[in-house]
Amino acid sequence: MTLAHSRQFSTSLNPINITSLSKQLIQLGRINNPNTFSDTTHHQQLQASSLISNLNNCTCLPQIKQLHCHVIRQGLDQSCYIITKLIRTLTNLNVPMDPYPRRIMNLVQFPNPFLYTSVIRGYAVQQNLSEAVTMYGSMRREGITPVSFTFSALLKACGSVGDLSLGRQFHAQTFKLSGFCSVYVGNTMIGFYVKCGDLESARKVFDEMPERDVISWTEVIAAYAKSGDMESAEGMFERLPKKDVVAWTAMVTGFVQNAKPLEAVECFDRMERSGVLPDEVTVAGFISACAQLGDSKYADRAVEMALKFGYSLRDHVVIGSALIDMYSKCGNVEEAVKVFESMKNKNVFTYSSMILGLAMHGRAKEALDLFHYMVTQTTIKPNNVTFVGVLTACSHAGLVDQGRQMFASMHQTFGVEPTREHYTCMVDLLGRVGRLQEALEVVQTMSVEPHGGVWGALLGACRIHKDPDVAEIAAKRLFELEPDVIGNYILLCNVYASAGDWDGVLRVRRLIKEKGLKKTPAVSWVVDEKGQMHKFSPGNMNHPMSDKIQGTLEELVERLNVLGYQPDLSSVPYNASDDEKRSILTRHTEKLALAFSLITTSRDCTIKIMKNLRMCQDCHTFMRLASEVTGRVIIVRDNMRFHRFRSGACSCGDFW
DNA sequence: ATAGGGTTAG
Repeated sequence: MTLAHSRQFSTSLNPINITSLSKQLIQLGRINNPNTFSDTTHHQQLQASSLISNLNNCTCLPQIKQLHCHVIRQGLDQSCYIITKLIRTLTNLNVPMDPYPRRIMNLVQFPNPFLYTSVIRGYAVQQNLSEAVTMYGSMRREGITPVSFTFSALLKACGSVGDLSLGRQFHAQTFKLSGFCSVYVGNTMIGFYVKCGDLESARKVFDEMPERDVISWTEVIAAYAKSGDMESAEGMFERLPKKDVVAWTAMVTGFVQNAKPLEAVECFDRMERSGVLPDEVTVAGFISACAQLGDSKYADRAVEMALKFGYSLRDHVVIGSALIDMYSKCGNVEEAVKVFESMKNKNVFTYSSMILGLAMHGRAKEALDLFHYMVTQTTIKPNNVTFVGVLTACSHAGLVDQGRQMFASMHQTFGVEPTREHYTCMVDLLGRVGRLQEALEVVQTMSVEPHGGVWGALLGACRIHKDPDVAEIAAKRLFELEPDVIGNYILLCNVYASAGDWDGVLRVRRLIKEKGLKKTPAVSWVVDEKGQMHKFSPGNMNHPMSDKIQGTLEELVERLNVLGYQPDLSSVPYNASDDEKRSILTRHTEKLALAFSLITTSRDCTIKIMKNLRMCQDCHTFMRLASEVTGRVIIVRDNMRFHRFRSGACSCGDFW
């Protein structure tokens, strides 16, 4: 038999013939690598195509193993082409590289660069840089020349663990070995630099690429957005000639990540107008923007939107989880629960969002029950966010012992290391019930360096329990960590004021002045049935219904007085006369918003008020009693959390 | 197959 013969017959050969033919050829010494023949034969690829499509449809390991047996029976276990595909499939199903995929690769006598690359890529996906590099080393030792995809896989590996310097070396080698930079390899390089946080180098690659596609653009746009530089992201986006749905989505979620929900909604509108249809990812981003806006008008629109594009909301785990978060943040935890219950697939995001939603609304028992269900009845593992939810729930319900227990088991039973957020919850938990010394101890003995949040929680607790001594300790550290956050100074002011220490109040005022800080003006707003927003600020009484609002408020105060309402004058951090304090209190913006809502809405309608600052003690009591005398449900969303007032009680249990 | 994805505190 000659090589000419074999080529002549190759059109009628099947893979088995080819492999055995190759073996014969090797025995005859005609070729020394069957891949030169069998792997490049178009015919064999056709023969193997059904095998490949079966591989692509594999959804679990047993299926692949079955196919692998088939491969062996067919004598294809020496085909780099087939084994490469097999390894890819295994990688995509997250099967660890060792031992199985690695073994079937080792069994191939004449590996080609693509086979090596698939294994390197496998290690990259599994974030195992050292094995990926070792694999590359043996490849070079065997004298196999890497292809550009090899460097893509290596760069991916470097990116997965953030090894910038090693990645740079591969970057240099890529040019040396493959001569030019394809769009594909260039995109991988951009991705690598982005993952390492080196935006400048990423941009340099982008600028120097001979050609770019929409993926190159989107990578850089998303990187700018993630780094908080929305201006650059927008600049790039405007220059992008053909914007596809992924690029638009990068912008929408970019705005969401940078807490610019209005811009996100605007961007979404623009996308629609330009004729690009959103997909699930876009809708999830939009829903997240709605959550930040905290308004049910947008919430309804998001749901409508998703339905319009045919996304079965409750089947999609990301959309469902986003909806739970959105409804919770819009004050409609009942609807959030409905979504949760109707979802078929749930993951840790779904549960964490639901637990947080319940905790946010003061439904601690349900939150804890849900957590218990999650860890005993499902295989879903709680993560650090889940525990933030659990601890928040404990703190809202004043469940000190249970909270402590949870905090301990978080680490011991579930292997979740406590972060500053968890310590913040613990300080909050202890501080709220007045155990300020214990809270202080937690801060002083925590395993990570305390941040502003921890000290802020302590200072907040001092405000509730009127403890200027601990407050001074907390404030000192807090002002070092967050010198420009005006809210911190106001908090300390409130502590001094509530303790009647007017010298202290003056000292803080002077400090604020020295730093040139400006007090954030309070504003409350409600949205009417037409979607119109009505804003209320304390000094600005020029709302068209101002007189009516005043009248309604006065009348309401009288009715509350009957129930024993006394204005809480310590809520006013000014050394003013009692009459002045009373007058200041009635001008608090959430009270104006309440009066407006009482006038303009029907009796069975839940009143929803948003506020940009934290509600004061007096307003809280006021709302509680108002819900009793008016028989209305009042929801106030301040900058901290939800308060749902009903029949004289608040969902937060008066701890906030 | 290299891009965009939802939950975190005072």
